[in-house]
Amino acid sequence: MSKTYKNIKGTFDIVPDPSISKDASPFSSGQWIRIERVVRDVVRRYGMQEIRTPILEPLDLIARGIGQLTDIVSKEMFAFSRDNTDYVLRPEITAPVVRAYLQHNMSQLLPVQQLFYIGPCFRAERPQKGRYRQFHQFGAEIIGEPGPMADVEVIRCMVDIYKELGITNMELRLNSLGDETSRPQYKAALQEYLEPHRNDLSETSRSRLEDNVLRILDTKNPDEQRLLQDAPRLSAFIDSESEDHFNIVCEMVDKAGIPFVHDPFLVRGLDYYTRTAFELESPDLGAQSALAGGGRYDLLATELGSKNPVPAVGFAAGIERLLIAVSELGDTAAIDDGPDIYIASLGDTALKWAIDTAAALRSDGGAVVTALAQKSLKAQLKDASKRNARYAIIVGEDELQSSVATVRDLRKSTQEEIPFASLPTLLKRS
RNA sequence: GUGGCCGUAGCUCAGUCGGUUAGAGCGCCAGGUUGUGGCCCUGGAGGUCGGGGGUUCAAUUCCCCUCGGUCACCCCA
Repeated sequence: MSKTYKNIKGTFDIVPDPSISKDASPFSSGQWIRIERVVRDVVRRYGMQEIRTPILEPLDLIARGIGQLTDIVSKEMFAFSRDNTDYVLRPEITAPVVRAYLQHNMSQLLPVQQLFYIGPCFRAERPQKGRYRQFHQFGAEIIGEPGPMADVEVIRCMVDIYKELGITNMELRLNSLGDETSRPQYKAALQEYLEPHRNDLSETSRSRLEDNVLRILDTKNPDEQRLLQDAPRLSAFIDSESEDHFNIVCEMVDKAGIPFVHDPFLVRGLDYYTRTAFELESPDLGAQSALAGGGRYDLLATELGSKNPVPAVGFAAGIERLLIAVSELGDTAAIDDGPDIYIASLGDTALKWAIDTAAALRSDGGAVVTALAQKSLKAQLKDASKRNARYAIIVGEDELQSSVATVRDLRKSTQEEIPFASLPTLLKRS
């Protein structure tokens, strides 16, 4: 076999029709664009403005922001160095957004920034269903507001997107991680409780015992889960402000008619969360059940060098998983990007006329496709049909003589005669 | 990083208990309709049966290695 090239493992091409390439195309570009439109429409209703940051970021930003001890930073980064600078392909977008917010003093423009983003992220994990090495996230952040209503807005915005797409089979899990006063106390208590059971813990949990106790809470190991049943709960240590904050979030989420469960073991894999943490899961996704997640990260800006604390809250969601969830519902809808008009021509003179006429119709705003070489009318109409064109304009010697085109409505299978000068009116029909 | 499963046409997959020209459906191209798509009929193109090595008179089939894919663990979007 001669040498050919393939997409890199864990990445995929987004092509018009995935059936053409089994290797690397879980979704069509039409499905993809449709999701992006829904996302943009919903976040727009919340007043979120788009921010686009580079895919390449300083390694240090990500390491500090997300946390050295997280799985993401310790083993999943695509990082490299060049000219004495360490780079990383961003594994998530919250830290870059906060970096941009601080760098551009965005609080000066607007005390409370409401931003959304959408774009690719990279993590060097073994790919499987719903998990890719280049994947795509969208998310929203409310930066500069400490109060619980910001949390509620973010959660409502996130849930609205899924509702808009007809996804109802999902579970929202909420928890509060306390703040910088209560969390260390809880960590210490948990450590104290687990220490005597050290030998019953898995290898990873044992190392977390020292440096990242909270992560033990979301272990999937049944023995460890049993052990944790009697462990001290964070709710017993939580400071009153965080408690009030959490209660208001729960109350308002409940009032919004969004079902949720309080999961005291929810901690999330990124270190920067404080107080509110949440995850949205779907049972339709297989092993990768997390559709989206997020929370409050009041300490992140400080961690990234800000002199003033910057309270913020946000969510991040995976487009691939959203697409899987949507197609599990049997919804494979895609945007219809077929042209308005396909010009079929017969003969060399007509072909040239078609090219010129297409240009004229395009300047009127129409999407127009022509055959680019002489072909049988049958082949051209088949082409038009496959492209999902609305109308076919058929022009041969007769039509050129009379300056009246034969126009076929490809959806209704009806046909009519339209003078050349009136062809632009086709574009005004609904 | 670890484990299970799978690699035959563009796609989905048959098949060969080792034996001459490897099949189907869908898709693609053409013709049936000297200028009419989606239905129907006919024909055609397209495969070194993932790659390498071994056993054998003979390997797509059996064995080994390798590459690739996929699902799962871990963790997350």
